[in-house]
Amino acid sequence: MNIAQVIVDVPAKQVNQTFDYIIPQHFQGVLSEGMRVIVPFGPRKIMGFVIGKTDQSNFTRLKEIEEILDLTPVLTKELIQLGKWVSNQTLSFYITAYQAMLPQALKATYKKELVRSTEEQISKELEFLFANKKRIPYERLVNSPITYTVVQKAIQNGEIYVDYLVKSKGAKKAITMVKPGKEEHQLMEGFHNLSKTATKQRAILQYFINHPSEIDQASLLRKFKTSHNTIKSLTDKQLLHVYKKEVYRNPYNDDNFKSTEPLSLTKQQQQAIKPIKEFIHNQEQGVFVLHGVTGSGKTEIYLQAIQDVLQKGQEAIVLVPEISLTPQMVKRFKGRFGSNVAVFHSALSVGEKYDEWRKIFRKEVQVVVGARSAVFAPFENLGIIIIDEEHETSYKQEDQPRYHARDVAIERSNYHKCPVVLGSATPTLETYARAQKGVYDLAVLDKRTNNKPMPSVEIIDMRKELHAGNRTMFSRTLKNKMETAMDKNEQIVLLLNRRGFSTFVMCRDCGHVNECPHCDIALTYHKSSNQLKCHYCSYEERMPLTCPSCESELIRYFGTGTERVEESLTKLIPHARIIRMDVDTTRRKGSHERLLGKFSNQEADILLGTQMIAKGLDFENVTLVGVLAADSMLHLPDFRSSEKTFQLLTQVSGRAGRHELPGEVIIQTYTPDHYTVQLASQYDYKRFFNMEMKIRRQFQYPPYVFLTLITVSHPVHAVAIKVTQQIVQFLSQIIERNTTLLGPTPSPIMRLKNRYRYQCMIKYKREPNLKEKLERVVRPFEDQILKEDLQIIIDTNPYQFM
DNA sequence: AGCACGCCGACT
DNA sequence: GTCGGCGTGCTC
Repeated sequence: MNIAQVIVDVPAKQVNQTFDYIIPQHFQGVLSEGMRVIVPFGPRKIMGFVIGKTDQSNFTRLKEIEEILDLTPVLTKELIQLGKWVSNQTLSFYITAYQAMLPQALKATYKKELVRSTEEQISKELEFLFANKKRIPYERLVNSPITYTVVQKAIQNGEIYVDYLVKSKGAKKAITMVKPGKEEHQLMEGFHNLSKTATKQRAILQYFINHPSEIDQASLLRKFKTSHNTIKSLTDKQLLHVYKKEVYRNPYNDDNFKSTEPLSLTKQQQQAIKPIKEFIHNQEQGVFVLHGVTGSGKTEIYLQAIQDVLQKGQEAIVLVPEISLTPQMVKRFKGRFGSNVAVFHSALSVGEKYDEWRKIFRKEVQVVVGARSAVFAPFENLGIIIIDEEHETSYKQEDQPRYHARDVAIERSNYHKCPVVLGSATPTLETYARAQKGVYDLAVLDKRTNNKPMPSVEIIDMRKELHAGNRTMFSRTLKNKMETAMDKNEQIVLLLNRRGFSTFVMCRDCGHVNECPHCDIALTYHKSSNQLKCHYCSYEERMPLTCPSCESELIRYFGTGTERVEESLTKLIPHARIIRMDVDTTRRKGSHERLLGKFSNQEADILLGTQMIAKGLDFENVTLVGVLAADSMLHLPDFRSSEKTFQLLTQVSGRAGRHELPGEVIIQTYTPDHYTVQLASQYDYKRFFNMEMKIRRQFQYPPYVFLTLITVSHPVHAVAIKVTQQIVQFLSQIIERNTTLLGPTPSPIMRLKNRYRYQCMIKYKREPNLKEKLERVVRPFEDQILKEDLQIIIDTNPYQFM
């Protein structure tokens, strides 16, 4: 086994395969599968993953592995297999799949340097370029006027050469520590030998005689208000010892979490957890759907199931949507399992994520709570995988590799023979349909643990408001209820479902709408900066004073953005204290927590926000929830829009009256009779499921069929159309008879970042070898992709159609 | 992807 | 002749 099979760090079709390398003598026995290595690749050096070893190769001239980057494999055997599976499922490169499984800190970075290999005189220009240095960054050459021919000659003469450097980031954080360098009596002796004037040194030494343990240098210096030099003098006398100690950045200080005991379970909870526990104990694979209303105690079931897993010495993965990975959620897991938990979410820095990952890697924790990518946690003895809020679309990754965490979880559970729990108040139709068919197990929690009823929901017909002369975006009922709640010192959550409903600018004279010059999208007006911004490509311009088309001054903004709502709310109820939460106010790190903290301290009456406030929040003083435009996303070009609206309305209703005070929900809509709005207000998931399934069957959408979406984009309109046409044409010849092909159609946003986008959709029930067929369809365009800036994106399970 | 090689027109 | 521009093909 002296040959390693390596997947190289080059995401390209032509090298999406293993490359064989000789394992040199001094690495034999050290190198194993799953390690990262540096290998020569053509004229350069790059990083690669060893995914197999063998003792024969079809190639005669093999190069040697140059270096090993890991002491222990970063990919387990299971993850190596899983990576192949992911790349197969999502039609992505192996390297892309493997990179997605590891923290960003382990990604290699590359640098080129020019090295001078002779002391003798080299050409004048080069002498100048090197300026007496032996090594210079390659970029300096690129920025200089020196011709490539001069360099080439010098390289041929052996005067200089190009060195390719590969670095793995993965910076560990180290702090400087100080401890006594000798025994106590020797310190005493040293103390007496110190000069009388060396007061600081004497004080510090005295401190170590009293406290002969390690302390970090920074706090020591602070304590004695002195500088590094003092310690230097003491270390020079070998009285103290200074060294580096590797530490984890600790974004969550574990001491701050009050530890909690398992709560006693209700009858329903006990019934739900029983089969899960059985599967844990029998080491059996199975998928459980936990359909529980908000407040029915799903989390406690997760916690107690994990407890069993830990007792067996196994490990647990808990996936939560990014957005609900709030301090509240983290607190519950840290409270129960203490420092046995690693936490992953996107607000952590690259280094912090790396630290959390290493806690798992080194088996220092048995539980991980995190967003989508935590499904790849390198555990080797998984006992359970839990996916909370299973219906959340953030479990689907929207760039390569386009995997769905639910699918990966189930794949991993097959390997580990463990249960997967999918929890939600509003499961996806796909999941619930499988539960009905008996493919998954179903457990229902339809009672809240506190036995309180779900908050009452009132639907307000906004058309009637308009007819009654109310032109504001707040119905009279909502206004009255807000004032009543504020009088009682209770708090209010207002949800503005802004998608497709933001403020745009239109000229009242000629109807001109300001659009992004690069995308087919109206620009959004931002009052605070008086600018127009594109939310897709970050283009921005100043708000014009006159219409760019007819120069009329009657140019106004329309629509309902959070900023605008806040403004009119202030007019409506001037004494209301409002916290606004949207992408603009939460961009900075930690601002999310800060705003929620303020609201929870009751420093505001109203929390106004977009989707991000609908999920996972739990404030005991909130009694009123208002949904300003319930139907704003009902009419988006997405077959899941009803399902998404139902989920959102159900979720946000659950924010009211979670504790002692009863809650109330006001839903404002222009389509009060729509079944989605009606059934959401009655909390009737079952009937919604049946209604929606009928529609899905009628129009042949999932779960009745599988989908694959092909999106073609190109800077030239005609090319995008033509390529899509050709793809459709070619596909139609090779797909099964009862498979439907839709398209070519323009994408809902036809032009994005100066690219025209067309798509076609495949709807199928059974399509053997689809992957091969898709590859065959794309192959004729490989050249154009490489040279002409053509892009073909294939999503085998699309969630986003924009 | 990123690099070398090779063919071709342009130019001191 | 020789320089550099770009198309082609390879990387164990």
